[in-house]
Amino acid sequence: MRIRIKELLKNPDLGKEFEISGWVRTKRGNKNIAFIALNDGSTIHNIQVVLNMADFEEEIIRKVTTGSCIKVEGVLAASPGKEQPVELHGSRLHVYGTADPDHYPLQKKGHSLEFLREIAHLRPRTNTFGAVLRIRHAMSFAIHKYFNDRGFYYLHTPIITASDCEGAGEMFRVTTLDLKNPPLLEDGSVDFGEDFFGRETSLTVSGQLEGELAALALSNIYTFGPTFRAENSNTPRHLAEFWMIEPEMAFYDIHDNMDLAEDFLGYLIRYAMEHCSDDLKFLNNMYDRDLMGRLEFTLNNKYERITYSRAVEVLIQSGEKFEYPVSWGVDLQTEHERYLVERHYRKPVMVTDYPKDIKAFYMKQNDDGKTVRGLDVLFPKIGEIIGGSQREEDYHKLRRRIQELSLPEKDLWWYLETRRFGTAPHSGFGLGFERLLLFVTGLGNIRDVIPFPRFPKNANF
RNA sequence: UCCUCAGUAGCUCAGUUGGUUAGAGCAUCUGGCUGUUAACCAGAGGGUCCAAGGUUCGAGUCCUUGCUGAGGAGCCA
Repeated sequence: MRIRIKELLKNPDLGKEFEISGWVRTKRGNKNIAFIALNDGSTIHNIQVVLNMADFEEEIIRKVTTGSCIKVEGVLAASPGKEQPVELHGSRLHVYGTADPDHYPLQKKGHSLEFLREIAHLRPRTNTFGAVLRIRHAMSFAIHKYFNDRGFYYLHTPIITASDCEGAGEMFRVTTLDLKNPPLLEDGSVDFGEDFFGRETSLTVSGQLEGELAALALSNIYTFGPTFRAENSNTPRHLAEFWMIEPEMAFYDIHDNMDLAEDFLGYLIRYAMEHCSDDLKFLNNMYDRDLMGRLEFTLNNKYERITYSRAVEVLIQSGEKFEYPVSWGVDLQTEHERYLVERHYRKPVMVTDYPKDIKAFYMKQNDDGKTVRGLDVLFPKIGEIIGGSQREEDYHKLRRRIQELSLPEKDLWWYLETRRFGTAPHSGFGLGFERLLLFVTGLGNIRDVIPFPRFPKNANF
């Protein structure tokens, strides 16, 4: 009966027989003895397997190379070496799969993250990606636990959508039409009436609008699913396919929304520190010496809450020379956000009440007629981690805004009907899952916190 | 998409004002070593210098274009 290495390393039963399986990280030794560092992904730690060469055929020992997969049965013993408390003295060895050392690309020494991206099929076998994938799992689980414990319902919003009005970015088209020979209308344009759904469809850029429908029935819901943006974004913070968490709450105003966002992020970071400490320590030592300090710092400081107008004042009064000059009405640039978070306040900042012209149509309009109740949460190092708002619940104000912006009102009839029938104040936000992971892991490129990244010119693996 | 930088051995990188047979560390292979710790010691093999064109007596090195990657910006989560 196989035991996972994570459990074996904690097991106090020295002298007992155990069976383990895993992938070889290194083998070293001489003609009398061999040491194998074995890892099965259950923990970042390897177990040292010790083989007395006299007990085995030379042929089978030769097959054990970096990257090969083996099963070992043996006795757990205290290790005389300094680097590990226990080790397994192997008495039986089975090789599941060899890994030709001339061709196996992973070495026991360091690889660049850029190189590992080119071998994404093998990078889960590295310490770094083992750590990232375990943290990714823990964060997914913690998200569901957080909401479940608080009475939120997990809502599955559609991935294929016909609504082109979310306004969050370029969309990927979904079609079964023959691209070489599509059916045409009389004016020469493509006849999407002939397409699978009988209309133009795309991959979703947000589940928010559907999320609102459910919140105005179940009170508190959240979505957690894949999201697609066809923007030609080439940055360490953008993916074409990423995962987003979107809670939506009836009877929440913008302040309730902020309270939730801050509590939620704090919960997740605390969860990672409690449940992933080995992996975080590794990442801290290998990639980001400030990681643990920064995580603790965000837990120990209340987020600064300011309005957009106040942010503009601070930036103007700073005397800083920005590449993009600041004035009321223009959107905050990355350099402005970084100044606020990293230099002025030195902690996470929540900015609200943006000019209505730079924000989406569905945000609740303030009485001043100029601003809307949008919310951005800005984090050190990664910038915008959350974007959200209190939603406009007034049917007439919402409809007028749709008309002002020349949005296709007829496609939004279902969204507007929630404001005609039993409307309610409500709020929500979107958290980019991989942005969260960037912050929690301390890694610098979003392509390294998702197993198989999709970005312009790349859909490999 | 724009700006900047880069592409040389399996990996990480050096390569001088353009000059003769392109180097190092690690990895791999061979040998050695009675418990190692990214083991160590000795030796060996390993190159379409990203691609195509150009300048030149001569190009890894200079020029043009393209491809790929990284960082920054825009868009945003």
